[in-house]
Amino acid sequence: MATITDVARAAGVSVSTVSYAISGARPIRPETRERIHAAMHTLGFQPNAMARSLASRRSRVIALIYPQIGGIGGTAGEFVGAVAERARDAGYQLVLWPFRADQADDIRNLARQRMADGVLLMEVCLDDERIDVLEAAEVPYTMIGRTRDVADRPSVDIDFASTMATAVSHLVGLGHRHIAFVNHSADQIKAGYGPAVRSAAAFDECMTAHGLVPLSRTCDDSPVMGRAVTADLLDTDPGLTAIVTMNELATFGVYAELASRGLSIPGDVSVLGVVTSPGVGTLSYPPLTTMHSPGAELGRLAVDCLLSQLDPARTPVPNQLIPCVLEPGMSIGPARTDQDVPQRP
Amino acid sequence: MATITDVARAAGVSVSTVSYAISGARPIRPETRERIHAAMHTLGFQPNAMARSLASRRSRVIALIYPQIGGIGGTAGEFVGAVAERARDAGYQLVLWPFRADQADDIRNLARQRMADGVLLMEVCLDDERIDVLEAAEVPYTMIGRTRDVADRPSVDIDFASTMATAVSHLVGLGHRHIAFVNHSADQIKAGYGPAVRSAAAFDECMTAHGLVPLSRTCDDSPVMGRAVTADLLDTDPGLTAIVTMNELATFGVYAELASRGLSIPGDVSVLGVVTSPGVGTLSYPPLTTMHSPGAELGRLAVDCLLSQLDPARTPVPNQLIPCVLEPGMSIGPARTDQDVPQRP
DNA sequence: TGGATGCGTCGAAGCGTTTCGACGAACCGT
DNA sequence: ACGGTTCGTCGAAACGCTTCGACGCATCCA
Repeated sequence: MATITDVARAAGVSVSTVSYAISGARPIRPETRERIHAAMHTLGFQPNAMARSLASRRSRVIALIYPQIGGIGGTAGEFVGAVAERARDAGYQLVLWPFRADQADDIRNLARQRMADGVLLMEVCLDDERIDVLEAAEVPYTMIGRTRDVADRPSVDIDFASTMATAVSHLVGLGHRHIAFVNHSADQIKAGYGPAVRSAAAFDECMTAHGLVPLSRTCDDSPVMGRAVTADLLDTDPGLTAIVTMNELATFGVYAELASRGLSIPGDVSVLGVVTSPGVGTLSYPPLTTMHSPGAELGRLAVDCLLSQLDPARTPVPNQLIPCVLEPGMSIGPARTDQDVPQRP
Repeated sequence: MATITDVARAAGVSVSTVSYAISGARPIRPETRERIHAAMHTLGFQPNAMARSLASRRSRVIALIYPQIGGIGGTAGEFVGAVAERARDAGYQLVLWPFRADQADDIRNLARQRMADGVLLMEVCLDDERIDVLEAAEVPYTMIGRTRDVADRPSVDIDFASTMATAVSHLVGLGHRHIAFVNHSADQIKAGYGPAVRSAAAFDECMTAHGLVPLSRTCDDSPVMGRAVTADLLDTDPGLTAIVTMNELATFGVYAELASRGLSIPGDVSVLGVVTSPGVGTLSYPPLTTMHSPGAELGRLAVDCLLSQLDPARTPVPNQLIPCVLEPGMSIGPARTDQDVPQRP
């Protein structure tokens, strides 16, 4: 494997000249530069990443701390993919640090090894000790999500308030007055899972602002529980005409329960999936109308935000909140009128 | 940030002694080792990853070349997650290289930078130029999937033949004689996508071995196409009683078409999803019986296989084929008897 | 009792870059 | 004609580790 010394020898210049030719940090005579490039090409030279990092004190690596990829939906996958590509295009590599939120010690140790110039933190909770660890280690970071008090910590997140406002307004505009919200589980809310907490608050607020009574349920992430919760909702408010769900797995249960009661979508009940993706929506029949989680955009933004901290030359990227976008499906229609209230057999 | 020199000074020993105390490569007096550990602890020392890599000529990083995470299923996500964790537990970091199969040049350049000690290659095609690039760069690798001619190239893969044998036998045992197979798209087969090619061959073979006539269709990865293909299958063979599908997205279309024809699952038609996961299966109603893709196990095996090449001390991991495991759902039952053949209205 | 062996430690030479300071040459303004 | 810049290049010192050879001292076996 060719080193920079080999290139220098082949081009008849010193090692530092080659380095400057590569980095452009100092001017090089065009003719010399040509010779150097030719030598690099014939030798197939690529600078050794480790040596470069050691000398320059920058690894050109960013780390992504994630709890788990996967799950259904690929929203997380979409995000990770976008992050990796953006990083690559910026000349960075992405390393995966699979740590749960409670493994702050491991995170600290890795951070101290200085393998990563910066860290992306997925699934940030309202109170997140990992933030403290990273700040103590003086490693630049960007949160995906937000702590309770964002202050001026760098972050990107979904704009749950605006997303929910759009969702509720849309349904209200179609005449819906009895709207329910299916959230993530109570455990996740207790753990301070931002999306669940913020969406719940936003839903209540939006409904109240429209002069309506919010009906909201937590729900474990599973079709079975989604079904049970839907049954409960329908029993609680037989006048229910719309369900907003941010729980992808539970949504399948929502469909199942409605079907089993002979309630049609959207004839009897409209269903709107928020913070999900149209791809997941098409798995249901009729295709779920969704508010598409901006996973890829968040990924790119997060990388930009982080890199802008690493490289002072970049223009700083302010914290941003991105709303989900409404993607039409077939699961939303006008509210049925009162005399249509279905009778249970 | 403390360096090994700081630790050495604090412990009153030389730098090399600290190094040996960490690596265990040479014996150190217990008392000395204690002092060193104490110093490391109070200084919060973690060895600098770049310096270590440069000096030892091993980065302790492995790269995963993946086409794209995301899509549904989380089968890929499951795999990536397992890889990252296994790598972490073995003291390695995982970097993501998002490159398509035709970006072999970029892969070569990255490989030459020696950032990664080894490479994991997802979605290997029957003829894959990336293999040649990696071999030329002398970077150890392990394929997830197999080229046409595996020879003794390191790889791990799903055992499609055995998986399909189990699937077909299971259905035949329940009296099914008219069994159809819904594959991935014709484009993917043309591109030499291993799972599609191997499964198709295995299905034909299994059916023939049972004295049955294979009925097989390619299908784009979407519910819509799944539905159309199912319609075609039912029209082609009205006596059809079972469908095997390895196309997760299309499976939703299979369900939709059967429902729209008033055919019950599994009363009229049994459905078996192969190379998928029970999690995806539960999204459908009735829950899809699946043959669970061993994503996590493949991930761990792939890492072990790669690391065994990097570290001669490890016991070598031979190429392995892992079959999918049957996970009961509610979508399979005995074949209906002939007089039950449903009439189209 | 003496040569071989093993233990515990040290010093120093790398690993392959980047980057700082220096230096000659050419060019500038005055 | 002379300081002052700028250009283009070089040499050498880091960067923070690993690892090789060497060395003093015990221990061991004959």
